[in-house]
Amino acid sequence: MRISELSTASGVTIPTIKFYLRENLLPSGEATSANQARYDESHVKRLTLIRALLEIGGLSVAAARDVIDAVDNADLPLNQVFGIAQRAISGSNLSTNSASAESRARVASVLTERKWHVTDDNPGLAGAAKVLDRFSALGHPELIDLIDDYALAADIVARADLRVVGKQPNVAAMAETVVAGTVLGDAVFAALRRIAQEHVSSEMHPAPHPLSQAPASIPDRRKS
Amino acid sequence: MRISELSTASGVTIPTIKFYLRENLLPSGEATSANQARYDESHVKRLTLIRALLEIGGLSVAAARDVIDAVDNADLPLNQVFGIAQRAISGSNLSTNSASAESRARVASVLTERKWHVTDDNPGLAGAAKVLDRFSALGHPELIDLIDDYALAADIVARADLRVVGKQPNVAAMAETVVAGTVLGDAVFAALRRIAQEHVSSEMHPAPHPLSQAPASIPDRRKS
DNA sequence: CAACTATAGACAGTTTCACTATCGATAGTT
DNA sequence: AACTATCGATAGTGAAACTGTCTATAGTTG
Repeated sequence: MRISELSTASGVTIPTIKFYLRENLLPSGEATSANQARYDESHVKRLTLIRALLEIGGLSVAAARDVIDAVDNADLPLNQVFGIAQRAISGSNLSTNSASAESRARVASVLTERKWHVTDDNPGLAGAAKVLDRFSALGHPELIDLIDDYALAADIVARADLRVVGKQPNVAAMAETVVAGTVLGDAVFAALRRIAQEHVSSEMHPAPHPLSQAPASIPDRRKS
Repeated sequence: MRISELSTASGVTIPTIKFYLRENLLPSGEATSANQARYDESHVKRLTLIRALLEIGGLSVAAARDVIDAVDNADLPLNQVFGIAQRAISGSNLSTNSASAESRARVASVLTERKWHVTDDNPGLAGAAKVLDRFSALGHPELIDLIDDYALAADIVARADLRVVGKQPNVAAMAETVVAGTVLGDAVFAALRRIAQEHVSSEMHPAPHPLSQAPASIPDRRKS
């Protein structure tokens, strides 16, 4: 398969494929001479994954490279693959200032309640606490207690995730499943949440009629 | 409060505040003369919201403006506020080509099973179907069936969301809760999911020891 | 009240990111 | 032989989110 065929097969333009090659997102094809190389199905599949990570997952090219490296690194323990995939989403808020003691304690209370046991460096711990701090800062501390229900939901999701991963035939397939499940799973969940919110909302407030229309009525306040 | 005080109170630099004023994210202060204006607590709060939307929610400035307009527009039905907030996250994948009939049917089957009733234009319907298509394209159709468990989790989350919203004293507070809950809620959920994944993973595969370490071992494959 | 700092508003400049475009040398194709 | 495709290198583009500079004025301080 030549680069032009790879391009039509994957729907990615040749300049973009070259860009991904330069950025080490896509392994180079087998060189047949100084300026010819052959590509195969694995390249098509890799491009599909790259586009899914960028378009659906909203990852940056750099984050996608980290994730892809993890997939390729077959002898990486599964937990690390999970960590890399999760970290890639909504790019590392790790470096910034840490969360308050109150919020961290609140997160810890959830772990106790749910009997969750994780290592202290789990990035979710700091991430969750940091968001709880924002709830307070926004003047909506009542949102903090949502975390208990969210934790129950997260437990359900994580068990489903791991069940599917466990059914994979080999480690390479497991890693791919972890990545696809983690990055695209977020998008599915967000979509379902949107559906559920509308359902529950109309269930609780059975409005006469004009609920959920296209929001065409709000004025456009863009700069002049 | 002058702009310099607003800056220190909110932690946002003056040039950035001016930028937000230009972009209509932040209402201008009360003008006391041609080149003086007074700001108050509402401006501090608004800046806190803006930074939360941009930093935690990962919204673009344009998406944040839509969300903020919805919050300010007090007579907007709650469902529309939900819709705007959800649409702002992972910027409108609406325009692109639509999903396959199979995936849309699979999503419809979830609605039937969960007895969810929503309007046909709910953006979650197309969004979920589109991701299912990606699962197939990636060669991982087994991930499609995750949707049933995800839907159960989404139901739990949505009921919790609506319960908190319903407790708000007035419509303005409800709108703010919807926005904060939707945008920041995604971040909390993602963090909890990360925690739950590690817990469930170590529960299922009680590895001897070296699970979940800092992924320092993967080589850096950045371009030379 | 003079010196100095701060402010509003206008507008230009910067940085990062994800591509795109061009080029020269060579390879394959008709 | 003429023509198109490809490789690798390098440069350019456009959007996004700030950031910096400038001018005319306003407030503040010694």
